[in-house]
Amino acid sequence: MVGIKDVAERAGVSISTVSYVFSGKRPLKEGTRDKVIAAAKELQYTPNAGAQLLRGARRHILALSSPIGRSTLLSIYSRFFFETVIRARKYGYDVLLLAGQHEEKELERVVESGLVDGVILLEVEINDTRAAMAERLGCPFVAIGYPENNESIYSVDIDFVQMGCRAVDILAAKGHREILYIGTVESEYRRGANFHIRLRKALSDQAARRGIIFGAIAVFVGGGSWLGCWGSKRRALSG
DNA sequence: CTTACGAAAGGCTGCGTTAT
DNA sequence: ATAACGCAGCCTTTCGTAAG
Repeated sequence: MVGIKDVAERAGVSISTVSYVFSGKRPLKEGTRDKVIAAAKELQYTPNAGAQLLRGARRHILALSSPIGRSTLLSIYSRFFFETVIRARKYGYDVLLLAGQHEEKELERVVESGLVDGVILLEVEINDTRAAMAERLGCPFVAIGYPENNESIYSVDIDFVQMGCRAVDILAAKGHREILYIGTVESEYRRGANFHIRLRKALSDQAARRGIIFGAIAVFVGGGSWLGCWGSKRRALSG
């Protein structure tokens, strides 16, 4: 395996000079830099990640925490995964996917062992146990969704409250006085699924503000029977 | 002042030595 | 024979310093 020592030898400089060429943390003469880069190219040198880690350098790995359950729509989530990987690569980062059943323990192990520089949380719940761990673990966290139990971490999401309000406004403007919202499976609400709850609440609140009758039903996503369900519930609603 | 070098440090592994 | 311990080596980064 080619190491920094081999590059230094080939370029006729010291090991530290090679290190500074790649980190750019100290000024070096252009000729020296060129010699080192040429030697590294010639020897196909890749810095040893283990040694960099040992010295406390950045790992350039991000953890993507996404607990995959029975109701997880993999076709949608795989897009999140790919887009995260593609964007991370733009900044020179790789992505480690944590998708196990014991999410908190996995996250703790990965962060505490110093394997990653930061964590991205998917499938964020209203009271998210992973978000609650963020401060204790002392590692940057970004949540896709707004965990209400830790508002100090960075959060990114669609504005579902605005979306719900706008949807009700549009229907109201068309003269509708009864609205039925077909949501996700009931278990998603029970577990505290972040955006489902926020969207349903926003719809319900805005309907109440406008004096519109609001009803909501849960369906099995992709189950195929929601139309029949909708029909019976609608009758019940009207009654 | 600029440039480059030497040495220490970091955590883990495996080998060699000593103690039981 | 086995257990426990100490130490060197792994590779890279970075601080302090010397040379020009």
